[in-house]
Amino acid sequence: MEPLVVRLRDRGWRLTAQRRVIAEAMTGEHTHLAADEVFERARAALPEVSRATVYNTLNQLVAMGELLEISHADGRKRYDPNVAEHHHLVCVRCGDMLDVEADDPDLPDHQQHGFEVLGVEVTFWAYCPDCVRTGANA
Amino acid sequence: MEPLVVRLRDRGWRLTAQRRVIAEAMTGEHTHLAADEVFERARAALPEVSRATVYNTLNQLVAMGELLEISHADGRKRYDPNVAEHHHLVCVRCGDMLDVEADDPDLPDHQQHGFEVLGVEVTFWAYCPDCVRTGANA
DNA sequence: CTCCGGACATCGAATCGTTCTAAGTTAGGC
DNA sequence: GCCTAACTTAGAACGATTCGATGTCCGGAG
Ligand SMILES: [Mn+2]
Ligand SMILES: [Mn+2]
Ligand SMILES: [Zn+2]
Ligand SMILES: [Zn+2]
Repeated sequence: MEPLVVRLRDRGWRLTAQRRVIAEAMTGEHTHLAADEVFERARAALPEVSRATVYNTLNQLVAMGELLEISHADGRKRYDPNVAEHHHLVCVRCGDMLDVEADDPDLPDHQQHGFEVLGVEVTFWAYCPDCVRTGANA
Repeated sequence: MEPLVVRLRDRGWRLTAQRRVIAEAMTGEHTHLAADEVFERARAALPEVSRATVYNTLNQLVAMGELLEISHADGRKRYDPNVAEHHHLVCVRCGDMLDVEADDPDLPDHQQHGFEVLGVEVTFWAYCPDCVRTGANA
């Protein structure tokens, strides 16, 4: 797929300097940044960008379907530029999050309780290699 | 399994009036209350219970393994008295959450990235019957 | 080129869920 | 019945996010 910045231009989205650095902060594989991390990265490229603009822009990108919003156990939302169907492998200790492919489980009819199922989200909880090493327990 | 209140007594946990009404607020099938909802229920039974005690008690019960803490998309944590292995069916519109059984997906070896996998959490996103009816879109 | 209107960005205050702190209350072993 | 540790309390503090008021920028009409 085309880079985020290109897709946004093609949609006729006004690509200001602020929006550009925010979109650029989001590019890459296995990127699952919290808003504050996006703010830090954006500010490194354009110091006068404001926190409010980061939040506004992230919310707009989510509404446009260009980012996924993931609610993480630590209470901060993460923003994922990989909008393709995928699942996650998450370290329970440091929160590090990788994209993975796995077969979608399915929900037997008799478990559907009359709901209209739209999709499924799978999270594998784990210790990452660093956290296995440095703190086997704790 | 024995009721929560009974298990707590057997563990030698000091069962005060406040803790009792909080534990009782949590009983039932498909119960996934936010802290504030637990507070409302507890207060209905014992008006002078404080918000701090609700949070303290919920956190202790989670640490004891008597409740599961679930991070929900709306930013509020939910507390689940069903500590057996199970998954969830969640309405994307109203947030209603039901317990379901479904086969655990597994993560192919080549997708493990050296992580030590501990478990898997599956969430089926859906419209509940009420939300299908009252707001087909929106 | 200049002006205008709307879209955009900014700052700080406000809000929300949760945790912390300091002080008061209670339970139960002695 | 006392003493002490455990418990509860109200409210302050906190971190993440949203809101509101104000100021700036941009692109098209004239
Ligand atoms: Mn991802
Ligand atoms: Mn459940
Ligand atoms: Zn880790
Ligand atoms: Zn619903």
